[in-house]
Amino acid sequence: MIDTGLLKGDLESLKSKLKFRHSSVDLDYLSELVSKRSNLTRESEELKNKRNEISKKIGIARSTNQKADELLMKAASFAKEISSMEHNLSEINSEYKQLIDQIPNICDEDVPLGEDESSNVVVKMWGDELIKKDGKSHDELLKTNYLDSERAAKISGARFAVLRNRAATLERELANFMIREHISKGYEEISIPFLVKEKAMFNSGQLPKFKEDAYSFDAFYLIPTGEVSLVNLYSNEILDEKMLSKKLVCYSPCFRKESGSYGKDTKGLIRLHQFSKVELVKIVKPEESDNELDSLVADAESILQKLKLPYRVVLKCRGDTGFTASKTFDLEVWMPSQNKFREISSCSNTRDFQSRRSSIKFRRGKKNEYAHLLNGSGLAVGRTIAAIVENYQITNDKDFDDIIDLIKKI
RNA sequence: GGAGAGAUGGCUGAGUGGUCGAAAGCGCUCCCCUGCUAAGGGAGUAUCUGCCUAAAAGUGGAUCGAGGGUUCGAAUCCCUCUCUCUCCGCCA
Repeated sequence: MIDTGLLKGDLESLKSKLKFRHSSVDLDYLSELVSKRSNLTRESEELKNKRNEISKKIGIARSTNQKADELLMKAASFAKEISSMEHNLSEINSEYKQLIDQIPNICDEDVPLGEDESSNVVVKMWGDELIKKDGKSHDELLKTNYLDSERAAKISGARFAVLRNRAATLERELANFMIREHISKGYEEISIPFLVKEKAMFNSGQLPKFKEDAYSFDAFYLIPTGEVSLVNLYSNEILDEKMLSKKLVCYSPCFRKESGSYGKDTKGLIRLHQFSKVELVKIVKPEESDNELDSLVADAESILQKLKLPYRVVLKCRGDTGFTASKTFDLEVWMPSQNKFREISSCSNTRDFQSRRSSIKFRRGKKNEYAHLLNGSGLAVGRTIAAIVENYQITNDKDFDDIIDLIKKI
């Protein structure tokens, strides 16, 4: 959530900051609600103060065997007034909370203006000389000895994949390689729960906005990304300043309904209901988060570089930046069959947006401050397989063995 | 799945209707003392939030797993939920 103090300040400036952010919250209304709320809160606290004083006197009178009838009557009248005020207040509070939860993060000043991906800015190209055009698609190259979509459909339906033989091995080795690389850069490997509480989904910003894209049953949600569990690892904690920066890496399956993407990427490994991903999360001090974002991107990039896959780095514009992020760089890998770059990692600074929601703080001197949280994929494993297969046009066991050997040696 | 016990500050743990945000101990911070070390003495030590302040100080409200209820007053009584532990059963 955003700093609620902003709602008491310059409303027009807040509005302009949220331009392009697809927020439907009526800030004028909300700001009225905020002042109504604080007035009512103040009044009720004053009343409570009076009541508490009388109650204390009653207690003292009782313990010294004095009569307190008059005090009791006075206190009772306060109690009535307080309870009706509290009733009003709780209605205002729930509306307030509901609206606040829908406000997206404010983007950094240097994030480009713009409504959608057409305003995104390419900030870096890597491996131009490696780009090959018009290759066969990974789907074509792999079916059905390595990618058995038909049998996957038999088991689970559309948008599921069964990897076989060397492709299955490659998936496991790739994940292993990615984790190894990140550990060597100081990340702590975490093995996380894949089923999480609703609260955990809320804390990391998946709820309430993206409810329709998440699978759930009983009281659980299936994680759409390992970020959910990693972000919640330290929720409701006040960390020792010395513990920061905290760098975490996990490997997990991710589950998404992909409800808004019928007809897109229906073949292959690009858009599945279940895919595996290596995820990076950092918990850092506020003054470090800008630099930490750069190094997070570099950490994800290094995987692509070591695999010699051509890619570009894209700075997303305000309209295309996710709900929780203040700034996002996407890594897009070259896909020869589409002659296009496709997203393979998304690295974001959320500043204090997630840490406010999940209450992750650190102690600095005598004061507690919200930490800054960053997250990024490092990388999506399925898409990495697709990119490797297409860029190297892999078709047989020998090709697979070569690349698997290479990965093991890096 | 069955039976039982429990959830209090950084930790252990006392507290069953009233000067209780909470005894005591441990830990931690600062100070004193002793040549160093060990030991000892003193002070401080939860979170969120309102007002006030340049800031500190000060002062209100809320928080004893979560939410609701009873009451002038709830850590304490009642209800619902969540979680943890122990035993039995089942099981990778």
